[in-house]
Amino acid sequence: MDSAKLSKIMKALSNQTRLELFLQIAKQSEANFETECECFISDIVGSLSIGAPTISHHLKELANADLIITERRGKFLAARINKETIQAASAILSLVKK
Amino acid sequence: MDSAKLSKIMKALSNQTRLELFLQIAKQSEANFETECECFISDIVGSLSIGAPTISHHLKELANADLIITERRGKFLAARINKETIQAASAILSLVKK
DNA sequence: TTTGCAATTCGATAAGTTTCGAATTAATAT
DNA sequence: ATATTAATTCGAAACTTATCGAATTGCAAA
Repeated sequence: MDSAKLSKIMKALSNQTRLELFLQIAKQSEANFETECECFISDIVGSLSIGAPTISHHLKELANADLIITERRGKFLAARINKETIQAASAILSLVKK
Repeated sequence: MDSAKLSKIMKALSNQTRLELFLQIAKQSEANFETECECFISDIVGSLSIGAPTISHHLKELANADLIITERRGKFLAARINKETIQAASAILSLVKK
């Protein structure tokens, strides 16, 4: 992974609200085994103190950095984290800390 | 580590130039055993295509996020990475990817 | 002590980001 | 068909950031 890609990932996680959104998705995904490690955005909206338009915007940034994968399920939006990206990013950090 | 702190770390690494500066410091630190894993900023300046004022600004952001530790050595500035911060940050990512 | 090099501070500008409310689209339930 | 709920798009306002050149500080070598 090059520095352009890595910085894009970091940027996606650089806003506190967006980071919390991401961590929520990660947590919820893990909790819902039956739904293939996905979570519905509508279940998260209430727990964050920002409006729906802003969440929509943040989700696009996370998806754009390949940190999450989203899919429409009828009226709802399902999201799950992209483990490959997380692994690649933390592999670089691991190298640094050696 | 809370999300405010983590997002601050991510923000410090979210700019491509600043990330490259950080990775350079990490690389140089490792190369110079005799100087206690430090590197001199003056050795890096040339390899990045930005001016000294901007580098000074970026260094402050990295230090402010506890990603590096700087120390003046006479005319020069020495920098080394802060492993604790890197470890803590990558530990969170590791939890996510589980 | 003056010269020169490394780094910082300052002020400015251009560009990017976060967030909002209003309007809109998509899909379901009544 | 209509009403309802989830999400998106749009435009705008407020704020933050990256970068620069010029001026300044800190230090050491001549």
